[in-house]
Parts: sequence; C-alpha cells; structure tokens
Amino acid sequence: MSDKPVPAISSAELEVIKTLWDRGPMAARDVFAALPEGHGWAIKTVKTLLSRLVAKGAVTYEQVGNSYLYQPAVTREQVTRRELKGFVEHVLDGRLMPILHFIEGSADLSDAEIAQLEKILEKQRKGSAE
Amino acid sequence: MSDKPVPAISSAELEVIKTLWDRGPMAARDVFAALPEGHGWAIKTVKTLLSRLVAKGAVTYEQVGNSYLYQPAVTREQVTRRELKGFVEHVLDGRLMPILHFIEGSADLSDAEIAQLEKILEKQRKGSAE
DNA sequence: ATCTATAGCCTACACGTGTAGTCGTTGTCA
DNA sequence: TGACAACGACTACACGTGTAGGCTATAGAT
Repeated sequence: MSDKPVPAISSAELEVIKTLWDRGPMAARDVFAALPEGHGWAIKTVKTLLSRLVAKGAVTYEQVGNSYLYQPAVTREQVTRRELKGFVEHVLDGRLMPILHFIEGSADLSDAEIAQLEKILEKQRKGSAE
Repeated sequence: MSDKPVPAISSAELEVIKTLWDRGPMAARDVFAALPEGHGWAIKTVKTLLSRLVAKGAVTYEQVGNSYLYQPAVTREQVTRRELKGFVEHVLDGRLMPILHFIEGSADLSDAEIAQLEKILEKQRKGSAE
C-alpha cells in the first residue's frame, strides 16, 4: 500500500501536466499544441518539462513509433491535495479564516459549492453536538 | 493611492517576516531568538533573509545604535491574500471545490469559522435570490 | 534505398532561493 | 583609550526552475 509520495511539481510543469489531465495521454507535440494560447513556450521547453515530470515520477510514458505517449502518473486530486495541504500549513499556519474570507469575496458560488458548504456545516454541527 | 504591489516572499523569508508580524519591530538577533525552535538556521542566514526582505520592500528598518530595528512593510493580510489568490488561480484554476473538500476533511472548525461559513451561505442566498 | 523531419537525450545558462562565510566598521565595556 | 563583540554589506555556492539549443538516431515519405 505504500503510497508513493506525490512529488513537488513546479508551476511550469504544472501547466504541462494539466494538459495531460485534461486531454489524456498524448505525445509531446500534442501537449505543445494543446497548451492554452499565448503561453509563448518553444516546443523544446515543453519537452524539457515533460522530461522533468518523468524524472520526478509525476508522468510516465509508453513508446509508440519513435515518440512517447506521455500520461500522468499522479492524479490532479493528489497534486491538488498536496499543494493545498502545504499551502495551508506553511503560508496560513493552519488557519482557515483567510480562506473563508477569500471565498466570501468570491463572486457567485456554484450550486455544487453551496451544497458542499452546507454539508460542511452539517457535519460540524453533528460532530460537536454532545 | 497607488498600492505598491506586494512582493513575492519565499518560504524561508516568510518564516522571518512572520516573526516580525507576531512580535513587532525587532533587531536581527531578536528575530533569530524568536524563531520557532528547531529551525536550525545560523543567525547569518536570518540576517540574509532580513536583507532580502528589505531589498524586496517587504520589510523596512530604522537604525538604532549600530543595528537595525526591522519592521514589516507589508501586512500579513496583504501577503496572505496575494498568495491565496495566486494559489487559487494557478494551482486550482479558480476552482473552489478542492478547498471545500479540504475544509470538510479538517477536524473541528472554530465557532468563528462556522459563523463565517454561515455568513457566506447567507450572502450567496441573498445574492442569487431574485 | 535514401532523405529528411522529428524524437528524445544531454547540455546550457541565468535567476531565485536556502544557507552561510568574510570583511571592515563601530558601539560598548573595561 | 583600547580591545572586542556584534553589526550590516558583500560574496559564495549548490540546487531547482524557466527557458531553450545541439546532437544523434530513426520513423516515415518518396
């Protein structure tokens, strides 16, 4: 069961792996093509980032013809959770209020988000009811 | 009114400026002494970090005797907000659900946090009521 | 069978950061 | 008034990261 630790992923690498999460396994040139417009990267840069992701164990590949089909080895949820945890611990020192203020300042929340908020409240009331 | 942009603050620098936020203006050696135990830094390291914070405009100082009394030039709220915004934009792509799940997974929330959650919900209901 | 575009691998380089050391100056104690 | 401790300025250096170029092998087109 030993969960491999989710590696740290830099911000440029994150843009690349996001593409893989969103569109599934693909070759380097397709990642390049699929990146949001205006990123301004050379394809070489994207390839470097893919290699680094592989080196970190965040991405794997399968050889197809003379090229690789890259695919994520960690899920978006794993990475998101890791980053969120680190952020809350190290930047916020575990405090949640700044986040709650931030959310308060957000424009409309979706129905799902509102439902989630209600769920949290309910859970808290239940947990402390005694 | 030109708000100076809040500078990016690295994680080691953050530990240092937190000390200033928590305990007010102090000399380098006092910052060093006030850091959480077990940080393992040399005092030289702390001084370097203070200098870098000054260079970034995050901290200012006033000369007293032969040393400086350092004090924050940006507030904890400014920095927290800046980091939170960046995090939500770049890591979460603006999605709030991961945060809400994280909060759900937290142990007990404080009364203040629960009140804030209720406030958010109320505000959302009001905003969309029409 | 040959050519060429493209692939991945390795290398490069500047900048921020973590982590500290050296050096010249100066406040302070004896 | 002289010695010394402590200060800040400057320097150092390795590592991660952003950003890409060169090199060699080869898949695929003709």
